[in-house]
Parts: sequence; C-alpha cells; structure tokens
Amino acid sequence: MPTPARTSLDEIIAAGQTILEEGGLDGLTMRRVAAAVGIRPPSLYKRIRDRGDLVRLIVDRSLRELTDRLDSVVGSGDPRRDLVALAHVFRDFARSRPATYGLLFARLPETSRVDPELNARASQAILRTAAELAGPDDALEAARTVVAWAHGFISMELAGAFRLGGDVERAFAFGIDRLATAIAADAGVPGGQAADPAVAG
Amino acid sequence: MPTPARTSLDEIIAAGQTILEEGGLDGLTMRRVAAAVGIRPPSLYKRIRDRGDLVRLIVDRSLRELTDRLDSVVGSGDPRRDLVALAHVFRDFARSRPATYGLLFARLPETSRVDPELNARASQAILRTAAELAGPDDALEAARTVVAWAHGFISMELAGAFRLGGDVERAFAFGIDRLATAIAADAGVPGGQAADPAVAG
DNA sequence: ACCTGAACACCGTTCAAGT
DNA sequence: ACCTGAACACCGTTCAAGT
Repeated sequence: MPTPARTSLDEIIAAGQTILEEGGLDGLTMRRVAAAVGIRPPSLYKRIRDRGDLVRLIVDRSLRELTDRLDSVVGSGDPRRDLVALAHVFRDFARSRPATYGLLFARLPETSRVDPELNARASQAILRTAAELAGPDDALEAARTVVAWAHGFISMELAGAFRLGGDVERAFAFGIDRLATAIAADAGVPGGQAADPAVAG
Repeated sequence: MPTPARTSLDEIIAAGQTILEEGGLDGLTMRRVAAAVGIRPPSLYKRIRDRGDLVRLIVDRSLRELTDRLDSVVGSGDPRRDLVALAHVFRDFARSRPATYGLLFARLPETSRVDPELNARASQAILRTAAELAGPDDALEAARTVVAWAHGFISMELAGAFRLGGDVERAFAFGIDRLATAIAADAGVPGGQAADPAVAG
C-alpha cells in the first residue's frame, strides 16, 4: 500500500529557496528543508539526488525568472535605454535574492550546474542589446564587458565591498553611462574596430 | 612543565592556504589543518579563535601580497598603461589562488572580515590611477567602475561562466581598452554627471 | 604553556523495514 | 510508492585532564 505523498518537488524547491535566503548556502541543510516540508531528511532523496541537486534546482528556477524579466524590458527601440533597464533588472534581482544571486556565477560542483541551454537563453537579451550598440563584430565582447561590470558591481555591493564612502548610486549611474558609451560602435580606438550597421531582433 | 610548541600561527595559516586552494572553502576543515601541522584539532584553538578567524588570517595574508604587487606596477607615467598593468596583476593573482580570490569580495561573516584599513590600502593604487585618468571629481566612481569590471570578469572566468564561445582573451583586452577610454576625463556625456568633491582614502 | 581524548551537537547520506 | 528510524562517517568546538 503506497503511502500518500506529503510534499512535492515544487514545495521542496520553494522551501529550499526560502531557507537559502534566510541562512545562506551553509544554512541550507537537508534537515531544515525536510522539516520545512514536513518530512524526515531521508525522504528528500526520493525526489532529489542530493544536496547539490537541490541547489541546482533552486538556481534553475530563479534563473528562469530572471530571464523572463530581462526579456521583458528590452525592445524600447533605444538600445542605450535597454542597456540601462537590463542593468537595473539585474541589480534588483540580486537585491531581492542575494544568496541565490551569489550562486548564479559561482564555481559550483558539476551536480549543481544548471542546463547550459538555460544559461544561453538568459544571455540573449543582453547579447542583442550589445549587438545593437557595438555592432555584430564586437557584440560578444561588448556583452561580456557589460555583464562583467554589472556582476562585479552588484556582487561587491552585496558583499559590502564599497567601503571608501562616496555615493554608490552615483557610481552605478556613472558606470552604466560610461559603459554604454564605451561599447558603442564608434568608441573604438582609431584604426581599431570597424563600425558596422547595428543588428536588431 | 610546559609542552614545547609543535607548530606556529604562521605554519597554520600556510597550511590553511594550501588546503583552501586544494579543496575549496568546504575542504578547509579544522581537522585537516590540524593534521597538516601535526597536532590535534583542539590545539588549533590555542592560536586561532575559530575557523572564521583562520579564514580571515588567510585572506589577510593574501591581500597584503596582492597590495604589494598592485603598488609595484603603477607609476609608469602613463596612467592608461598603469591601468592595464593593474588589471593583469589582479587577474594573475586570481588565477594563481582562485579559492582565496573568491573570498576577497565575498560576503563573509564578521569574524572572517579583514581589517578595513588593509582594504583601504589595497585600493590606493587603483584609486590614484583612476584619478589620473578621470580627474579628481570622478576618481572614486572611475575606480569602482574598473574594479567592478575586473572583479566581475575574473570571477566569471574562474567560474566558467563564459560559455558562449568566442575568445575570452579578446574580451578581456576589449574590456580594459574600452574602459580606459570610458573613464577618461573627456569621456563624459555633455551635461551629464555633476562634479562633486572626490572622496579618497 | 601547549597538547590531548572524549564528548556534544551538528552535518549528508544510505539502507533495511514499515505502510 | 513514499516514509521512517537507525546508523555511518564526517564536521566545529568545548573541556577536563595530562605534561
């Protein structure tokens, strides 16, 4: 006689997400997750392979949400405006789920790594915007420059690494503004990058 | 009768550093460190307060080394050249000690955080270089933009986050080149940022 | 002074047994 | 099918006792 299911994969992921944000990655224990969904720790292994798998599922779910938000703010017709919007979506996401954000670009063990195809999808909005600004030849480099800056800024901000005073908001505005100019097709060193027609869509 | 010391704080930090790089932060256990220096785990507590304190000491030591290297590559007379040199020192350091690097800007618990004064010292070379390029009014923002980019790029590279092909070296060169131009004093958008007194130190 | 074994309260995970 | 208690091999840390 099968015992009725007392929980679900979805509930486990949701509980894991909450516990992760409350206590950080170290606080995310199988025993706590089990207690939160009303079962005993060993029963978790009926639905997930191990703790690394749970981490992966939590990150996967959040990355899908982030991708949707990124996709929804581009397409204004002004790539510079799109870039600013993307940076703010990124930053807002990180602030709303700092612990989860910290895992997005972390060195995770194999079992915790999300589907590469999902990562590729998450990159599309920024890649298209970068292509519009920088031209097709430099699109990938431009996207990497912007994402590196945004990720670096945000992770430093979350870590409390801006310790020299000053206005962090002003630094964020300064950065995105200068970067948008820097990656534009006409910003290359003379004789360097060729200016190509922007790609859209 | 006092028993003779079988190890030293220095040896413990060095062993911790090695174990950290070999097995990551999770692999850095008090039992392993104790075994490496030839004592039993409880004896570690004669020299360090707890595991968080050990992490702090390891990061502290590496940050001093990084600061020395950063200080040693600036002053060429060409701030743009200095900036490129700083970026490479940063990147080389991260590659030589990836796990330690990951802790430099991490959200660490209070006990693991290094002396703020040490952090300030580590920022001096980049702050001065940024001031030369961007002018005193934008020095702090310019430094934050460059450090954010460099940290973001390096941590993404270490995490294997550049998964869309392309040439990562080219992206690094593209980024530092465009950033140097972007933060230069004459790169501001007309009528853009207001000029505020710079905060240094 | 420094070192130790024993102990405590935690972990993730496995497994045989229950329904 | 799902759930469970018991068990195993780990942790960090404390503490009384040894030299």
